[in-house]
Amino acid sequence: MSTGLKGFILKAMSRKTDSSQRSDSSSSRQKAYLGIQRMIVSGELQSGGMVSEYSLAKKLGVSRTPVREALGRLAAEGLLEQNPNRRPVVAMLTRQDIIELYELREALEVYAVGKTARQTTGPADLTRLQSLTDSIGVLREELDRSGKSTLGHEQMQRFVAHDLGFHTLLIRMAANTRILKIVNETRLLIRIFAIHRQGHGKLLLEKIHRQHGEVLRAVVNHEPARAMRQISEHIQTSLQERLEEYDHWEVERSLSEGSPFP
Amino acid sequence: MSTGLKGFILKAMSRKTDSSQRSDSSSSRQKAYLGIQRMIVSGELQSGGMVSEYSLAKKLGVSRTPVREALGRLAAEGLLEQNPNRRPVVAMLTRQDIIELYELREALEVYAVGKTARQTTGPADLTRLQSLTDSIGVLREELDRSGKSTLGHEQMQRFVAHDLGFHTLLIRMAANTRILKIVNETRLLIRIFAIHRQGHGKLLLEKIHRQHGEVLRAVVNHEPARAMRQISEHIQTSLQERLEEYDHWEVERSLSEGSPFP
DNA sequence: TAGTATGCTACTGTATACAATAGAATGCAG
DNA sequence: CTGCATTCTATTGTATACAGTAGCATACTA
Repeated sequence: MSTGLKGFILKAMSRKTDSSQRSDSSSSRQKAYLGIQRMIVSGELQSGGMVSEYSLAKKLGVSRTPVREALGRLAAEGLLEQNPNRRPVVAMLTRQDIIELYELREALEVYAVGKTARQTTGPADLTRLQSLTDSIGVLREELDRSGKSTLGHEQMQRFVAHDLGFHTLLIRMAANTRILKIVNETRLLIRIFAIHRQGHGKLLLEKIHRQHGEVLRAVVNHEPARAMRQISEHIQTSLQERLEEYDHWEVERSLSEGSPFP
Repeated sequence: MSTGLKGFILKAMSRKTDSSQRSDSSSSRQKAYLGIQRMIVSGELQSGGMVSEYSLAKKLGVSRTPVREALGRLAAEGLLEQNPNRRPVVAMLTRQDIIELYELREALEVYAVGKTARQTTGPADLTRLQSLTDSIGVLREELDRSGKSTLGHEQMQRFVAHDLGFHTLLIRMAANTRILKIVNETRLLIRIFAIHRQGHGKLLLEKIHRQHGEVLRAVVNHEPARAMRQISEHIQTSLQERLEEYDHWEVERSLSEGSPFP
């Protein structure tokens, strides 16, 4: 169903990962890492469920050693929790976790945008930002014309790409690799555990488009305070939307069947 | 000479680490982790130098497996860089790295303080903050009376503890564990690679004392904007001080002998 | 003497072996 | 039938074995 979106996420994840840590194109470790990651993303490994390096090794057809490393790495990235009582468990984002992650993003992005707005910016970056913003406008128009109420999968993929691109470039312009890295990890974590079930609607799309535009304008005009306020609002919008999604999902889950803690 | 300070750092580091990841009180892994960490902190493993899990395993008297994991963890924490060309190298903080780390701290602490100032705060926390601030004032007075120009080692230890405590509590009050964790890691990283060679002087101490006081006052009075501005200034002061230290050390190094790249 | 080939050495990546253990299953007593 | 002790099993932590490799040194050639 949403394999396309998942595929994109996976791609983004491994891209980030590669650049940040290892140029490890070798087989076993990468195989284990990607394999386990995929299992988590696809839900094959249930959130909150236990995993064992032993069984994973068997399933993946590699030995425990690379699996072990992969687990460590995934734990460091927040996808797994290395349980004190030994077995690692798949991370489960609570409502509070989502709030914390968005706060983290807000702190960092607000700072980054403020710094960027104070600097003289390369025109190429600004052009690209504008183009990324426009792309979201195009999606909105597409939605309008289509007569449907929400974006389809392919459109959501494009949306995610443009949205991610906008934020990433904005942060990159602040020239702080650590901040960029943390924000990337944070976004990925959020997205992996709170996958869009539903395409964005017209109102939301319009709002996002407007907010991106306003941030961009403030940056161009070197108004750091305004830019910071705008991006802050924008991120809080995202948080609200995500929380609604979460609450909706939680209700659904509790209704559907005996909770995931049997 | 500065073993006391180093000891403190080590303690702080493992405390943080334990709480964040593993209750791993077991032997080999912890032994490897702490051992390698100690080697890095003490300079036994030169910054920028290569390490091999092989030789480390021999030196530490454990097998390669736990060493491997320790290396991975240290790499995740930023003390090592997992080189694409295979051998891990001990991280070396450049001037730019220091700036980036302080920016990261600034982004997060400013956000956290702003949030805290907006909340109703527990009186116990405020009392503790006040006491931590006062302790720095006491140190200043001690310095005055002693007639010396800078703090001694024992005093610096106390200073670091009080300073760390102040910032940590301030962030903890914002109730965001991830932000707290990242700031802790960042601070530790900075401190490990840029160890104080010199005790603080009177002026600096006074400035820090005043700044802490002002931040605290703004928080108490629920003036987020002011609190944010104050903590921002404070962190920038720290950065300036650290950069001077860095530049001083760099000059010294380049004068002393054939650079560390033979 | 300089440049290239070749082999050596010290490593890494991966697999596997072995001991210890935590939790489940089993059995035993009441 | 229930509560406790005991064994069993799956799985971890750790060590080690084995194969491949990068970089160096040595030797060989022009």
